[in-house]
Amino acid sequence: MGRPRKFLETDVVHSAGKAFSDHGYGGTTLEDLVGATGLGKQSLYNAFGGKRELFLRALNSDTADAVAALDAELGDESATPLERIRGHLIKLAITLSDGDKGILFTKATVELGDRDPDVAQAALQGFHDLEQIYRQCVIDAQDGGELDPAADASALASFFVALTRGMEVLGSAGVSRTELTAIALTSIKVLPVLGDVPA
Amino acid sequence: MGRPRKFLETDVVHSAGKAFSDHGYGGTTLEDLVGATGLGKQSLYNAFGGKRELFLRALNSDTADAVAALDAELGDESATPLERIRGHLIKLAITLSDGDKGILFTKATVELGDRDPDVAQAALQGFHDLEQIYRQCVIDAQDGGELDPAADASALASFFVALTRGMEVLGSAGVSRTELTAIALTSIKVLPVLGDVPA
DNA sequence: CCTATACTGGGCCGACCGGTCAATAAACGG
DNA sequence: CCGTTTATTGACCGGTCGGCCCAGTATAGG
Repeated sequence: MGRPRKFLETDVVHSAGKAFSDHGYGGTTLEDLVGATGLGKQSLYNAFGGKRELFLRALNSDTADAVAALDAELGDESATPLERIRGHLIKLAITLSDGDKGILFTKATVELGDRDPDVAQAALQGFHDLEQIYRQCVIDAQDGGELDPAADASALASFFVALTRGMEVLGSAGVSRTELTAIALTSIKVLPVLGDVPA
Repeated sequence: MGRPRKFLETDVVHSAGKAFSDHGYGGTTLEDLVGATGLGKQSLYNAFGGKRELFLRALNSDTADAVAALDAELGDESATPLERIRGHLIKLAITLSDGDKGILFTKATVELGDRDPDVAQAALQGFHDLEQIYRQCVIDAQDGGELDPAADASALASFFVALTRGMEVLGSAGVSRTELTAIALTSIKVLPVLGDVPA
């Protein structure tokens, strides 16, 4: 039956996501995508249908990756739930100040979220998934006796989703690692740790 | 001595800012700006130099407005500092879920901050100014006996800058007012209120 | 080996981008 | 009332965009 493809869709989507993440949707040209993926224009067009479709694929892929990465970090049983959240936030502060951008998710939301229903939907889904992971970690901390069981785990989870988005925004302007770390450490104080004397 | 202008620069900058806020920098065409401002292309070019310069003017103007608005809200002496912060965050949650976008500042940072030094600089300046206002309000709360004087006012201020940016991101994806309000209320718990029994 | 299949990459297209030019209109000083 | 100066207007420019056609080619099955 015909000639097989020389590429893996997942690789192409990943490369395209990097290009979109670097220049935004509007700022990325088909030329950029050809360069980033190594495919020809026509191959991109055949396989994905066009710039917009490829973008949505990349966005969903990046979102799924971000969710999986958070799940791995907050699900690692070698530390207590509270330690995992703390470690996660500090690591994020460092990553963001290294110029590492996993922020296609956030960038797309801000650039297109209020105008493109598909992007808004992907963003809401991503927020929801992230929130569930934070929430489970908070609940684990409550069950383990680290946090007050009376606390609203969902509200805390939403809070962390918002805060980490804000840290990404600050990071993209070049706010220093010191300041991002301070923000991370400050945010932890919303958690009602049991057995602590309030400062 | 030549022919006088038919417009005020401040009006044009304001209208242009709305256009940029709606479609982003890359997504706004000169045509859009002509429509939004009512001026001709050449008039825009004469008065501002081009799309990019006009954008920077609009960005700086919007940033200054945002700083002034926060200053007014947190400097209003008819309530205690703590009540002002609380009211400010709740109002922000409502404003964002109304689709009201004062978010040119945040949008520009995310879209261009990691690639355009002028935008990054404007963003950093804006963050700094906002932080100073939050900081002063926290200090006032400490002086007034509402908050623990030992708390790091600067860290708390940076935290609120990050959190409010994150709320704007969530708002542009359409996160509900309920959830945004919950985030606002949760964030207040970072504040070391005196005389409170920790939950 | 031959044919059917469909992926590949160069190149072309109409549309539109941001920016500019040439001519006209309006206010002021002489 | 005329010349100078500046603003405005609409036509226009080269460049680039996203999209697509076409000729060439590699592969699988018979």
